[in-house]
Amino acid sequence: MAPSHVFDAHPLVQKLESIFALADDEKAAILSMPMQVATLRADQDVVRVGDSPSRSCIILEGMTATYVSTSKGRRQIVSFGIMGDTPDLQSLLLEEMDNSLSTLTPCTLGFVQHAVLRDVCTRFPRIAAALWRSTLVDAAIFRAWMTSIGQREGYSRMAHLFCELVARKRAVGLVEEDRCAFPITQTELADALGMTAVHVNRVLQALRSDGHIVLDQGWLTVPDWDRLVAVADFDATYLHVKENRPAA
Amino acid sequence: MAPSHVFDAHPLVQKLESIFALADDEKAAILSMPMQVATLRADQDVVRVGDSPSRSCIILEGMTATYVSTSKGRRQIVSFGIMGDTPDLQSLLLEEMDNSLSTLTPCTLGFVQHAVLRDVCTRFPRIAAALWRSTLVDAAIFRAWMTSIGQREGYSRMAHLFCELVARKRAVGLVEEDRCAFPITQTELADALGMTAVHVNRVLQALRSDGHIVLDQGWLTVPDWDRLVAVADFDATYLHVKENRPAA
DNA sequence: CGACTCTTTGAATTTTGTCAAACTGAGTGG
DNA sequence: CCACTCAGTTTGACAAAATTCAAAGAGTCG
Repeated sequence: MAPSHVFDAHPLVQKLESIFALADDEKAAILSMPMQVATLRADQDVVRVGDSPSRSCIILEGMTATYVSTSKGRRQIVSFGIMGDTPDLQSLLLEEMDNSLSTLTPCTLGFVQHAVLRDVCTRFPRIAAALWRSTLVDAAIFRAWMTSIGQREGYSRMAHLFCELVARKRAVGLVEEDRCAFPITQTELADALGMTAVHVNRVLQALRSDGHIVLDQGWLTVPDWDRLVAVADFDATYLHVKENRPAA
Repeated sequence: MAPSHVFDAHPLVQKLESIFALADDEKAAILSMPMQVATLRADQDVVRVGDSPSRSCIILEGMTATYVSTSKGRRQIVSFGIMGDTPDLQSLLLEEMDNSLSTLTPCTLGFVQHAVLRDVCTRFPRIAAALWRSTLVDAAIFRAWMTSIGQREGYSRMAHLFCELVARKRAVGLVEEDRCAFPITQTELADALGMTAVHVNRVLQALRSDGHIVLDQGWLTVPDWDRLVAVADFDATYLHVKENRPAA
């Protein structure tokens, strides 16, 4: 069998390894799943409310948004997907989508048939456990967002989101030093934070002038991580990452 | 083997059956799990943030609240638990609790050791799938709450919560006609909806005077379900209940 | 009857949303 | 190379929603 580190090139393996220890044969099984790779432009729907997909996707590159629309034409982004995430894995067990998924940036997605996933889960119960665990972490992230939206004012609410995204990107190696890509528009931030784009803009300026963040040209820099964590009231426990230290 | 309907007396069987079809031997396996039954008074913590429980509970009677506290002393109730729910099932796969669980009313809870649950999941993969599915439904409920808190104003936000709780209670047989127990205080509603108790009180009065609800002595009556659904912008799809018709 | 929690009310304030418009920078085509 | 478009950002003035603070009622329980 190939040396262990070879498997880690696969984003899903890397992601699952960040929350669950996998054996080599389990990693090999994930690697061997037939996967249809597709490239999508920005702002394309991958699945929509009401769909019943027969496959789920893995984000290989790019960023996605999961969202729910209300009848009054407003939308809540309930989650951002980054490399290694499986934003519609739920469709493996829930027939009908209760949310939509779209690309935020150009994306490379890997599609795996539910039948394949089910087969791997049967043959490797620990992979099933890892996937189950990853959906539980997703749920923990939902709880954290709900807490932010419900209880924190704009300033710390936004800081909290920045902390979470940096922590999650760090867990899959997407942060260098104190800097990472941040391709999210203010309108999208507004939809995620439950505030208006105008208000997002004002809060963003406050965070900037207080020196908590530098956000420019789609890149986010956090000059002082501990200070941002403090204003955000951020505790990374809910991400259930095995290792989450600032530097690698 | 005993006739099928005998198993349905177990709240967990009834709950799982509402979202997933189980075979008789699977129901029997659930019934045979050693379960320590405990009675708790209202407002008692069952598990707290940071705990690493070695068992999970099933709500046999009463109502619970899952909540997260912020450093500023505010709390967000992220979920209400009713009969049949397993509000801390996540601890089976996530070591450290990222939320707390407490009773809202006097409760009867059944505690099952994780070792027992793991064993049943191994022997009956379809039970594992049913439990996984139930955690995915919980996540869907989180998304719906987030959407409500983030995008709906107080009036429809509260109406949405009423719809959800009635629909969920109906799915486990806790609604008679258009009426069910509703033992939640206005302060607790406020913590769940991300608003203040004062504002909850005002919105509640508006909902009452508009004839959408009757809430009195811990009982909720919905005179016109369709009208409440309309103001709440409620679509029960996200509950993924196999059967969810108003009348039984 | 207290003691208690829960609900209700009023008034002033703050936060956030709405509307409308101007500005910026990247890309496009004449 | 210069208008031109287009998406995204920024600004100002005003309105609406929700919070805060404070206090008074109501209902329940020992």
